[in-house]
Amino acid sequence: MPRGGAGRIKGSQGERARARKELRAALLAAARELAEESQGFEAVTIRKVADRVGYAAPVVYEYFANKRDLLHAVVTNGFADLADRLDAAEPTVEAAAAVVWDFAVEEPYRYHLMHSLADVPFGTSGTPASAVRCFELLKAAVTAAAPDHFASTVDDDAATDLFWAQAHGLITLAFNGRVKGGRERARALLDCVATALRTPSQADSLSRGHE
Amino acid sequence: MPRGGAGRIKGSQGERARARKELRAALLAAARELAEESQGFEAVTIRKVADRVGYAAPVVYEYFANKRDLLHAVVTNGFADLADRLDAAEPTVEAAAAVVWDFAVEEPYRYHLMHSLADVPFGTSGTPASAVRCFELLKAAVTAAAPDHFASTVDDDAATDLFWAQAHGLITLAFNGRVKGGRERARALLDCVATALRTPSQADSLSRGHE
DNA sequence: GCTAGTGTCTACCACCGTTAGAAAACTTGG
DNA sequence: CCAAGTTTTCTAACGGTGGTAGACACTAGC
Repeated sequence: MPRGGAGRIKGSQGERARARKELRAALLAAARELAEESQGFEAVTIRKVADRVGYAAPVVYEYFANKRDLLHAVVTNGFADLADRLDAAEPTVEAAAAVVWDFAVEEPYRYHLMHSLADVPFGTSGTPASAVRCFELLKAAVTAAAPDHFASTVDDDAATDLFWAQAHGLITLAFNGRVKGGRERARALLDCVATALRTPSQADSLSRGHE
Repeated sequence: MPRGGAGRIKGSQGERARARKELRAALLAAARELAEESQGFEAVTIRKVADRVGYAAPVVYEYFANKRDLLHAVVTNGFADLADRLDAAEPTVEAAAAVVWDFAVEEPYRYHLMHSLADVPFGTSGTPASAVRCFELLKAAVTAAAPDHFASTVDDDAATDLFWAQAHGLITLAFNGRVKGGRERARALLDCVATALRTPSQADSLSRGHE
């Protein structure tokens, strides 16, 4: 008997489809929670995930092809959540930076997985739509920060990449205890970078190198 | 009989100590090679590592407490190699950026492990000496790029953190196919960031936020 | 040659991802 | 309301994993 969810799957076709969706989501959530509790996805086990929602291990394979597929789903799910948050925030670099930072603080292991799981490319057609949404929302914020400078140099994409890279690098280093002043300092540095994007000189130097 | 190394361990105490050191290094190298060949450290197995140097699995535990310890050693080893390369290069940001980039290109999985393995902090006393050496060499390059601006604001450390974070973020994103123009573009952006560090306005904006 | 001690291996443990196949529960059509 | 057929779910198993125990072989030093 299931402990975590809405009971076994039964009912007419429509009900069953809904119940299946719910169970899938529950499995995803279980994997996520397990990772945060156990401080890492290495500890996330098919058996434990199934157990947490009150099922035996093989049920997982009714919803995901294999473990990699499950983790992949956790990642795209994470980008969807992040995109929702970016959407809800003001379209400014500072706000976007805050959203990304807070996300990493709240779910550090999911954040880490989102950026370390192989086979989740961005440029290709296999890119999750949620990830593309994240990039576009971030781009809107970056472009809004210095519209005059980037508009002419055609390089909103590069500026967004750079800003994302700076934020992600700072988060990675800070969360691994590699920034000298600790997390607070890293957070301050990120804010500093964000506001610096607004100054013309910075934007100039960014766009100078590649036209 | 060992395939990969210098024969079984025997001889007088001095010889034995040397042979043990060699075997330890061989195990480390085997783990590294296996990861690059198999495209990831998930595929690195105690048995495979031992096999590659011609031994049975339990030998590994004569040199490392457990798998985590082995990977930890791979990481500190990686920082030592990176530090050596930084030391050999010119003390400029451009050269430092090139060194880090090339390292990531040549051994992407070791590079990734160096930044993703938990329990390898920087600030604390448990920080590997090789990692500290990397940071100091990088700091020297960054400081040399804009000596007047950073000297007065006491923030060489922060500037180094930011540059390292930018480089690392760019590498991570680029190698996961997440930078719009591909790796070449990411490489160009990194160079652009490096040279931008030289312009006073950039240095100003960096140091402005935190005094 | 013998003794200590080191190096190394085989055999095993619990657990992992994953699959096969049977059993149970249910919907559906009459 | 019952039989047929579908779907859900489980137990059992396979090979491989990290890790340990204990036996065996060999070597150094006397």
